[in-house]
Amino acid sequence: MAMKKISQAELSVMEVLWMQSPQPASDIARKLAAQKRWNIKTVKTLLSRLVDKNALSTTKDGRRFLYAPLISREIYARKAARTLSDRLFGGRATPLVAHLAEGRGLSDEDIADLEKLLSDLKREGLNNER
Amino acid sequence: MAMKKISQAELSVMEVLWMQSPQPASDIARKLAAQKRWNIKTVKTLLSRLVDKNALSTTKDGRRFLYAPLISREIYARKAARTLSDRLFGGRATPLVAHLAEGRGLSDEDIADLEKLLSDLKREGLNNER
DNA sequence: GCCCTTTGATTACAAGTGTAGTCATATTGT
DNA sequence: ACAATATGACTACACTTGTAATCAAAGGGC
Repeated sequence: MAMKKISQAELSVMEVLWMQSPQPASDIARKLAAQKRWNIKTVKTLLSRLVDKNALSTTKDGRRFLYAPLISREIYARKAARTLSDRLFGGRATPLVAHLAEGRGLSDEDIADLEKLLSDLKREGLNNER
Repeated sequence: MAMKKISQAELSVMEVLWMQSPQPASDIARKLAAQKRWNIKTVKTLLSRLVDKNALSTTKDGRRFLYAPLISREIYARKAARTLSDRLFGGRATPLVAHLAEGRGLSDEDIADLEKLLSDLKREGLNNER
């Protein structure tokens, strides 16, 4: 049942549905219109393809459909992060963060957040120990 | 001169050239043969496309070409990390790392590395201050 | 000198993607 | 009731990607 790959354009549609769901195509198209200049037909094509790919479920609502994600943003994001990290950073988080830091720089807040995350992770590690 | 998108298969070719360059197609194909079962024709197609995309330069060496990357792995990796981070994590490093941590878990070494990176970043911040 | 191999150039071709258009039907406003 | 509109199903079509094959010229082995 391995989920097929979601394309760039399709991902934009997923984002709208991850923010709220279920929604009919018309609403999705309206929200997307802010960023992309897509004809509603285009949005509908993308929706159909996502349904084919088992990324969305549909429920009938009168003569139209309501769409909802079948994969969570969490899972998708995790997979994408994993893939990138494996592919370009040998699966290590540090070089990835280092690359992000370079050029853009991490804010003080980012650094504080990361430190907190790390201390939480260490605490977990200890718990698993015994 | 915006660099065109490098595809998955093309990226594998880039990896070989990032490890060593310049190289002729035959060498590249031989090295790739370890992972992918690609006909040398396939490798040559990918090389041509990468040249078209301005991702590789060529220099004549007798009757063949030597290929070399026009973008560094560093830059490419940074851009990819940036894109993913912007697209799925609102540009923040922390949720990205958190996602990586979840499910796979960061090793003690990863955590130590990250802590070192963070303290280096803080030191830099101080230096910039004055 | 001639055949086999290597190489670049060109071409192939199906699947996936971006971006719609057409057609038939159901719905709604007047 | 009828025209304009919305909607789903299907179709279109150029471009990209994965994965080669063909063709012609150039070199290399014997």
